[in-house]
Order: sequence, then structure tokens, then C-alpha cells
Amino acid sequence: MVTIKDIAKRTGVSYTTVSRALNGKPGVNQSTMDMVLKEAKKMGYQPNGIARGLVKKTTNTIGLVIPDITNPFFPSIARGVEVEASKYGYNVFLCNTNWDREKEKIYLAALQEKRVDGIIIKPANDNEEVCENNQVPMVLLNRTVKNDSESCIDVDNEKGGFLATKHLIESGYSKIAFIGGKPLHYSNEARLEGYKKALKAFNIPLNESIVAYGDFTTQSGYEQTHKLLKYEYPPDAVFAGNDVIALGVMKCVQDFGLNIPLDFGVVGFDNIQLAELPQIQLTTVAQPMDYMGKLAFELLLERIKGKGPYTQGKGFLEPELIIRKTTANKSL
Amino acid sequence: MVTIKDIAKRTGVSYTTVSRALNGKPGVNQSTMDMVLKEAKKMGYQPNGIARGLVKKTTNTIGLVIPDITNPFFPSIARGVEVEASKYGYNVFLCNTNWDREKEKIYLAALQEKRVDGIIIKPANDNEEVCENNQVPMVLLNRTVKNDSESCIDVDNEKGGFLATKHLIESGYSKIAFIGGKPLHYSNEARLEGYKKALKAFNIPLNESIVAYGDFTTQSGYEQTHKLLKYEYPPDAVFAGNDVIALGVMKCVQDFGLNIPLDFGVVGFDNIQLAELPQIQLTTVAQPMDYMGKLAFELLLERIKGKGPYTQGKGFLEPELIIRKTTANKSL
DNA sequence: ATGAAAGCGCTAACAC
DNA sequence: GTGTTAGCGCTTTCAT
Repeated sequence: MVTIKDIAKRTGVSYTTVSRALNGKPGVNQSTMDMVLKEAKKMGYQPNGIARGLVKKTTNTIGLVIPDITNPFFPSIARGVEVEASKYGYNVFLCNTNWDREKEKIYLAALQEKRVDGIIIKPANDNEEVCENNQVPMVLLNRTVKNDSESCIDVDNEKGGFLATKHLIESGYSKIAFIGGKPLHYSNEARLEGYKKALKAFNIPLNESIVAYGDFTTQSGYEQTHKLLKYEYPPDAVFAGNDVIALGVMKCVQDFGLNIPLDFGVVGFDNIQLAELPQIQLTTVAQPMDYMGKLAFELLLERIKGKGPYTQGKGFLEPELIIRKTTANKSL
Repeated sequence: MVTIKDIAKRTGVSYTTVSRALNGKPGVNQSTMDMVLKEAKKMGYQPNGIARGLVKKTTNTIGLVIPDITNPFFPSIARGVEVEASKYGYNVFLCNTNWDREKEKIYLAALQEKRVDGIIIKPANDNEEVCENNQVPMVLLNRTVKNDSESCIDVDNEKGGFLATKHLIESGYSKIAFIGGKPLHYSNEARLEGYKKALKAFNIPLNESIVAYGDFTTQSGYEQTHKLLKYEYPPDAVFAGNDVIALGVMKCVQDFGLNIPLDFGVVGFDNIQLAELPQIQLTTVAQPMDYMGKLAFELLLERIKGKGPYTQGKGFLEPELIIRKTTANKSL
């Protein structure tokens, strides 16, 4: 592996000069510059980012810590982050926690050890501090931030939950269940809160027996729905904690021989790509995923550059109800 | 940021000893060891992987270069890679080329600069060398390898194409089109080759007018199908280059008012998760994606450790035809 | 415009 | 068992 010293030897200048030339710093003769560049190319020189990182104390690297790359929501986020990061010359470490707090801790430690300049994280757990002795700028993909060295970014989940539930009520569904993902997750709780507010707004009493939890998977959606549909008076609609859950709900409902949307309404959350497939046509609450990724990186970059104060406000995004074919107006 | 020197000062031993203690190397008194560890913890010491990397010339880091994280095939691969990598203490850089060879080059250079120990890549382009002056062990996610410093891994695409087409023929479809992704891609060409062989095996002449290309997206699948369906004698089945394309095919076919599978058969390739959704039920050729990711990392690790010869053979995997509801036996 | 020297934080001989 | 020293490849003063 060729180093600047090798180039220096070949060209007869000091390696300081080589460094300057390679980095386009001022104070190098054009002719020297040309010679160095030419020789570097000829020798196949590739700068050593590790060595540079050691002295500059910056790595142009960030970590992206997410629970489940297999849920289409996260690849969209990841792409948003990555596209933006690459614009600024940053590379991103992909870390998949599988919703496991211990694995998350291990990753966080590894990222610190690798001296990433910052971290974007969707915590595996919202009810505890992500990182006690955190030395690195972070942006959290949710609404709770305990620490001024962190920013956060999220959609207005409560409003989204409200919109979804209101839509089901106004469509004429009479017994609307909520099937969430993991409890104690901020986004989940906020969506549930929106659900409750919508019920209240229409003077519908909250029925705790049709508020169910599981995790953020299709299978969990199926199982929870199965439980609810075996009630003597089962619900006739579900607001699901996310689209992946909603898929499980739909499958179960169909397995029970019910028609969507005539017998049963379903609303999801996220608006992952497959929600708009003609075979699915899931009514859902959209999050601007690409934009969230992009914004997350922008906020992180601000933090990294040390500019700007607490930019939390910028990260509070609008959800949008997208009405498709898993809900229908029953009064028509 | 606390360093081993800081710990050395506090504990009164040399920083070499601190280093030894921290790394659990032999030749340190138990009492010294305890003292150092305790102090390190107290001071919140976090080892500097950059500095270590500089001297050890290894970073425990790999690059994963893929075209499109938004195609569910790749997150599955990514997870396989990542799970395995994390077992061995490796972190992975996620690089999304968006099928753009120039972006790929930039990423490859960045990865080399960051001194990754190895790279797993699905090339944006199969018809040229991935990396001319490549210094890093690589495993390619496809069947062509020009270089002995590379391994590769792929499913037997030709066989998969053969299986898919044979199934359509045997189901009684009479005019079977092929809608591929990008031309000049090894996997694509091999699947097409399998298609051709199946036709030949049944003495069906190849009709070039129903062999179409585009790229690996749903939209492209839709457009190509649209073109074919406007023929005077349109095809009655499509073997699609991958599942994402097949989705577009299905949408278009339905927009033309045709029934799947009665009027029109569709077979995809990959078996992404959504293929098995009850609303989709896509007949397809499965690739063992998780396993491919895992295997890719294992092969890479062998290369990194410098063990073993050319392990190409290990990477040639069996495809499996999965028959669902987008094809039906018309003779019944 | 160029070079000498120090130092980033760590590991690895080599001494004692 | 512990310390001294050198050095990984680079950037950055500080001289000249």
C-alpha cells in the first residue's frame, strides 16, 4: 500500500509537500503539484482515511441504528439518510438491532469505538435513555429527547392516530379496535392517544378490551386480530400501529371470511410502498419517509458542525391520511 | 475524550501496561489489572478504534454495496450479511448505488479510503470489471468473477429461469413472454437463457418480439407489459426477471381486465416477503436470501483471513420454484 | 514554496 | 510484570 512517504521519495520533495499537494492546499508550486499528482496516480496511491481520522479527529462516518431493515419503513428511511449523507461525503454504518436493547448497546459501543461523527437511531426501547455516557451527536427517530446533545425527528403520531380513527368513525364503522406494536414505544403510545382522542371527540366510550398489543410484525397483527375476532361481539374495524401489522390484520380478517371494506375496515400507518399495490390498496397514514431520512441527516450534520441550537422543532412532521380501498363509507 | 495515557497517569503505571490490561493480554498482575480496569471504567474510557486500526492495519469493517435498498430483495441480503458480520465483531457500511456505476465507483473509492477489510457487492453493471486496482477482498453477488482475489455467490439463475418457464408451459400457457430487468446483467441474461432452454425443450420457437427489457422496477414491469398487451396477438403469460417487476406485470394485466391466473399467468423471481401475502400469492423462483447474505459474509471472512483457495464453488445455490396463485393449470 | 518535527492514540517489539 | 521506544500514515505548526 503506497503512502505519501513513498511518493515523496519518488518525487524528491518532502512528504509534507506531498500532503499539501494531494489536498490542494495553497503554497505549492504548480509544477511540484503536477508532478506529485501524476506520481500519485501512477503509483496508485489511495489516501488512508484511518490515519487522517486519527489526526483530524473526524471520520466522515455516521451510524444508522434501526430495529428491523426487513420492515419496508426502514429501508426508505435508510435511503433518505444515505442519499443525503453521500452528498456530504459521509458513509453510513448500518446497524440492525432486531428490537433488542442489548444488541443496540453493543452497536452503540462499537460505533463510538469507530469514532463515528454522529448517530441516527430509532431506539429499540423508548422508555430508557439510549446512551448514558454518550459523547456523540445523535438524532433520535422519535419524539422524546432527554438530552440537549440530541435532536429528534418524528411525524405527529398522535395526529396521525386521530386522523385514522376519525376516518373509520366517519365511515360508519361502529366498533373500532386498536392493534399496536410494542408497548412503551413512543410512536405507538402517541398513535393510541390519537385513537382515544378521536373516540372521545365522537363521544364513543373507550373499550379497553379491543386495544391490543404485540410487536411490529405481520404475524403479530394476525394473532391479535384472531384474538379479537373470536369475541362474541367482535370489532368491525382496526386501526393498526403500522402497515406491516395491518397486513396481518387483513389476512386474518379474510381468513374469517369477512369482506374488506364492506364488513371490516382497516387503516394502517406509514404508507410503505406496498400499501399502494392494486391488490392491497391499504388506507393508511403516510409518513414522509424519504424526507425524514434526509432531514435526520441534516439535523445530525448541524449537530456535528456544532452549529445551531436545539433544532427539535424542525423535526415535527405532518402525517397525511391516504384513503384507499380497505375502508369504505358504509352509510352510502 | 480519555485515552490510555490519561489512565496511565491516574494509575501510575506506564501506558503500555494499561494497554495490556485493557486488552486482557498476559503478563499483567491481577491487582494492576483490576486497578486499571476500574479506573478506565470510572473515567469512562472508550477505546479508539481509529488509532488501533492504524497500527493493526485492520478495521473490523466491511462494505456492502447494493443497487437499491428499496427492492425488498436487498434488505433481506443485508440482514443476512449484517447478522453474520456482527457475530464476528464486524460493522458494515451500507452503500446504495442506485444502479449508477459512477456512484458505485465513488463508494468503492471511499470504502478503500476507509480501509474496510472487505467488500460485498452486487455490481451496478456486470459487463465491466468492478474495480480495477482493487486491493481489498471482495465477494460479488453474481456469477462472474474475473479475478482470483474475488469470490462470488449466486443462485443458479439459468436453472431458475428454466423452472419458471417450464412451469408456465406445463400449466398450458401458450405464448409466454420474458420481461427482464436491465440488459447486460448476468442474472438477467442467465434467467433468459433458462427461459430459452425451456422453450427449446418443449419445441417452442423463440419469439424475440415477446422478450422485453427495462429495469428492475415495478414501473418498468408495468410499461413493458403494456407494450406487449397491445399486440394483435398478445402473450398469455410472463416470466418476469424478478418479483418487483412481476408486481408491475400483474397490475397492468389487471388494468387490461384480464384474470390472473385464468387468462394470464405470471411467475416472478426472488420470493420477496410480499410474494406470499394472501392478496398477492405470486408464483416465483425463490432465492435463499438470508442464507446468501450469511454465506457472502463467510466467504468474505475466509478471504480476509487469507485462508482457503478460490471458494467459488460454495456459492452456487439452488433456486426453488414456489407455486402459488398467479399460475394455474389450464388443462384441468 | 518547502521542509523538519511533533503528535493524533494505540500496539508491539525489546529491554530490564 | 512492567517500562521504553518506535512507528502506523497522516496533518499541522513553525521555521526557513
